[in-house]
Amino acid sequence: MLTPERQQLILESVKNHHTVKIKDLVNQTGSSESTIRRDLDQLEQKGLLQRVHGGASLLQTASEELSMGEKSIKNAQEKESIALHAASLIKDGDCVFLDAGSTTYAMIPHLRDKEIIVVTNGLNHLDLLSEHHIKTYVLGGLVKHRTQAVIGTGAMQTLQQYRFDKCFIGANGIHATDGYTTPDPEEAAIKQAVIHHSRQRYILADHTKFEQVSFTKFAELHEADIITDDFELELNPYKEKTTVKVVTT
Amino acid sequence: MLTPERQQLILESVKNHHTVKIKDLVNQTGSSESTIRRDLDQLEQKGLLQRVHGGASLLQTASEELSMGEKSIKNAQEKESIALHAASLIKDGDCVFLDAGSTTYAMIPHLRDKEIIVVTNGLNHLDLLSEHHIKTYVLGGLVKHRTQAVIGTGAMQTLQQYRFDKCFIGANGIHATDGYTTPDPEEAAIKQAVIHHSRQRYILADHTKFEQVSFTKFAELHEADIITDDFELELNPYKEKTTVKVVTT
DNA sequence: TCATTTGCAATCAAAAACTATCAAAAACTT
DNA sequence: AAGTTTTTGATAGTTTTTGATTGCAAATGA
Repeated sequence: MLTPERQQLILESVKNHHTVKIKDLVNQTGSSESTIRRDLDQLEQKGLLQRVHGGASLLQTASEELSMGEKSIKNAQEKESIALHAASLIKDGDCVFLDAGSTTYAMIPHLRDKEIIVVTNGLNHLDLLSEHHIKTYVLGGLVKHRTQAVIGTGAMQTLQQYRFDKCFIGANGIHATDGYTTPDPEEAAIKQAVIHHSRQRYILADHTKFEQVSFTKFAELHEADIITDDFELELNPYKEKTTVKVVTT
Repeated sequence: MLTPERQQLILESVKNHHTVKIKDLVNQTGSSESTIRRDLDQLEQKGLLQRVHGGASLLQTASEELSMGEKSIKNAQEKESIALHAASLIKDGDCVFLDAGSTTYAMIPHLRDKEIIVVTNGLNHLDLLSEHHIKTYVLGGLVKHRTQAVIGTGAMQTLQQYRFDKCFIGANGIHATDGYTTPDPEEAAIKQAVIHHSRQRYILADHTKFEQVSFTKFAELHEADIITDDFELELNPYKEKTTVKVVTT
């Protein structure tokens, strides 16, 4: 792999995902850690990215940093733990659905070399899935620009053709009586349909999502297991109705 | 193998793959390493590519590296002209299909602010379409890793739902009697289906594609108009059978 | 806080690629 | 056909790139 090619790949990765880990780049490129470090140094020298401990990030203007950058980095650790556990549930031969969203995205590096089929509506996921040589199907339909997810009736129809062993779904709200909710009705419809086509269903959510109710309900609590991170909240009301797996960060 | 022929091949290779290794060129041409080195030096001298350790890459301006949304717009001046003309054919209200591939990709910046609907099977296209706020539908189906295109029966089924005012298709080979051809049968099937669902059909191809025949035929010459760039080749055999629009670079 | 883990910088040896040079082969001239 | 020029391929020595290692610094977790 030639230097410009490698560095281009790094830049793409940073651009798409805001941050990138050296380890992931080592996996994706097959180069050594040293080489990646050197590349990152050069790219930082050129002012094309920002070197950080363990990887690199987009350089952000002060204003951007305040608004959105902070938030996406904040829960990274919890998301990583949740993703790691979720990925461990997937066995060779499984056919799984990965919802769009950052937590499911974090699962992908842990799927490397598994003999599985992944179906997703998350367009951001596709690059990383490709890089990890995972057989991937994408739903067709309207591209929702803000979240880079596929939605709409087209996606629903594509979905009719598939049945999943396991699905991994994100939720914006989890509530003891109101179930699982998400802001966009179109996305909710997809999540609902996926759940109905899966043998085992998992909701991935960090602790900020509990006790929250968003606009559109897509399933009852008992229709899926919850994977979340460790925190102080009383989980018993949820545990009465479904399985809750708590991972420690 | 003659020098101009060899150098042309090198340029094509760089254009198509963004970077190229000397070893690969040695294999492809059967020439020695020394010869390839000399060619690369000459081509760099002429400003046609960028020499790098182990091979060569496209020359990129710093601004391109930064924006990079438009990465795969190789230096291809021809492609740019072709794309520009093709884009000018699209009117507000049109519903168009954009094939995967770099020439159709180059059309996207010229579609900004048009009131249109785009359907595509090119995953690389989606980012740029988003950036330009174009309403976009993507075909569903198997993700072909190498070309980042969607293929397979899933894509074919998604396609059944759509009818297009215009479609813009790439071809690897154009031949007076063998029609339009492309290497991958799966991709050919998509192209064929798209053509049958479009009122107006355009094939985008730079001059290197003429007199070429690739593995899978997806349409007869007369089934689509050709948009290509200016060159010395005798076009009459083609003009007898279909409309050929030649744009000057 | 201290211990442990993880990432980092510096260094070094091996591998790969580069440069320069030269002789053989091919093409061109006369 | 003989001589000249150009192109080509091979070689030897140098440079660049790469990956591994080691000791140090930073982050993490108890």
